[in-house]
Amino acid sequence: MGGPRFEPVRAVHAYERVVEQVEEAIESGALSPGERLPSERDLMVQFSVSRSTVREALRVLQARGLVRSRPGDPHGAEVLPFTPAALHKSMTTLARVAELSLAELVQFRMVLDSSASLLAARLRTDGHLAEMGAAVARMRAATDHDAFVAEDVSFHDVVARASGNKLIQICTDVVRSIVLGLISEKLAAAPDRQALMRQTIKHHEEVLAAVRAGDGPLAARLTRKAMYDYYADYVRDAERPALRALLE
Amino acid sequence: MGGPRFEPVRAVHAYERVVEQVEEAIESGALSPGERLPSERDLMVQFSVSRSTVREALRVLQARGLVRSRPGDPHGAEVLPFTPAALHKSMTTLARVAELSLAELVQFRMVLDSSASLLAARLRTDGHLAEMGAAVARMRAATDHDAFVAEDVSFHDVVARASGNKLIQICTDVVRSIVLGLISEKLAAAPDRQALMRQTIKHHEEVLAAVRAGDGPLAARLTRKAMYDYYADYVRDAERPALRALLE
DNA sequence: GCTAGTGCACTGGTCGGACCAGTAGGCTGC
DNA sequence: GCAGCCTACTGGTCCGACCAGTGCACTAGC
Repeated sequence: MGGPRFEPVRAVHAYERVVEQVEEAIESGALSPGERLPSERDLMVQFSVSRSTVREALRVLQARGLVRSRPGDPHGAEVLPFTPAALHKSMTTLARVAELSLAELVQFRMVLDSSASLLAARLRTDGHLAEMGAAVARMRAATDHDAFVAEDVSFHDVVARASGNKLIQICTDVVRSIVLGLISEKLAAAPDRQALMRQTIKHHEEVLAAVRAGDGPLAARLTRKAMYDYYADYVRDAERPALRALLE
Repeated sequence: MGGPRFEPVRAVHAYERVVEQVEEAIESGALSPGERLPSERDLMVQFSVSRSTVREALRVLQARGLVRSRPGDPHGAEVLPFTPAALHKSMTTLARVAELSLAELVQFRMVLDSSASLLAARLRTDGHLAEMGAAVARMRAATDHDAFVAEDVSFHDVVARASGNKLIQICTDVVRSIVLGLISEKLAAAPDRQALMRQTIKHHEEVLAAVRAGDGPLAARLTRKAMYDYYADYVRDAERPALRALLE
């Protein structure tokens, strides 16, 4: 006691140092998307490590979606613009390993998308309204099921953008694609798909009207209801009450 | 036209194949947390690749939080139980690279935590209520600021658990720690910290009462309000209206 | 008989060198 | 001036080697 306070040290491997430095350079903006990293052989000189170490570091950076490297590219690894790919990957893993149920995913979407609608009703611009209207029009014109789903997605995406919150936008996008990946084939095989599509269009028109009118709470309620109606059939009976808890 | 339909192929590197196989084994449950992977030298035989390739694959799996390896461990890499560490990492990167503002993060918390309160009011057990009460009691007994914050966190964590939605629980946890990481030093240096702590305790008691009474909408509203009061001072003026949009 | 201590076999981390297929840009020949 | 080839260099993969660290079996001492 009383002497200098030493902190526990943890062995930090060489490749981690490399990762940290490159990561810092990218996140701080010193390296911008589209710029190139030096070649692996240059990096091993700059960092004074072997090429194996450099490569392991690059693999980690690549797994995190920060850089991409192509064989033979004389310009070195490319710094990528941010994409939610890494977030998507880790959340997909989460869904499998933590055994997330479809109900939990849908409930999460109900929360996020309805909040997006609530905010969008406040913050939407005329441009957003026009985009939403156009998406609904394309839904109505869609001939095959895939196109319909694609336009459905683009409607929700406009709403999320109109919420003004990038995190909400990205998370709705990620969770939506996970949900769709889980049940897209069931949706495509649903009986009376025509009726479902008509009902979905009606729901979207109602949400759009509420957003246009600036009635956030109504838009949020309608969004939750629409999502419940759309997915409830695919959720286990025992979990449906938890979804309904968000409805009133 | 008319011939066999060929799909575009993309060069898939050897290490990716290794990653895929191990990942599949873990996510399918063939490998459970705590189990060990064969040693790198065994893996290079099983996969018929070099050790460099095996190691690059292991680095990726490690970056995704699926395995951990220690130097000298005779049992090989360990399969880890799921932790949100990878999610945390990618969301932190997102926050930096996509330049998420504090307001967006706080708004996200307002959405998620209030939804957790709403659901908790419905689904909480007596055990949850007891835990929440104990957390508030420990907040009141806390002497230093760090302990106070820690108990605050544990209160919110119980609520998130009581919501019954693991995804909500994990995401609140991840976003909360990012927010705290951004402004913990500012919070510690806040003027009249005592008053802030008293107010926070009062807020939590009110939320607890609403959850106990089963009044979800009230609990949700109180949660949003409490979070706004707690963080609004640190948010840029221009972004405060977006937070207030969630209050009424 | 049981425990404390020691050695060993093996691990992961790092290094260096090598070869290959692929790329882009400069060069050559037309 | 342009098409096509050449070359220097890239990333992907492999191999062999060395080191520090770990856990286990074995041993010496009680």
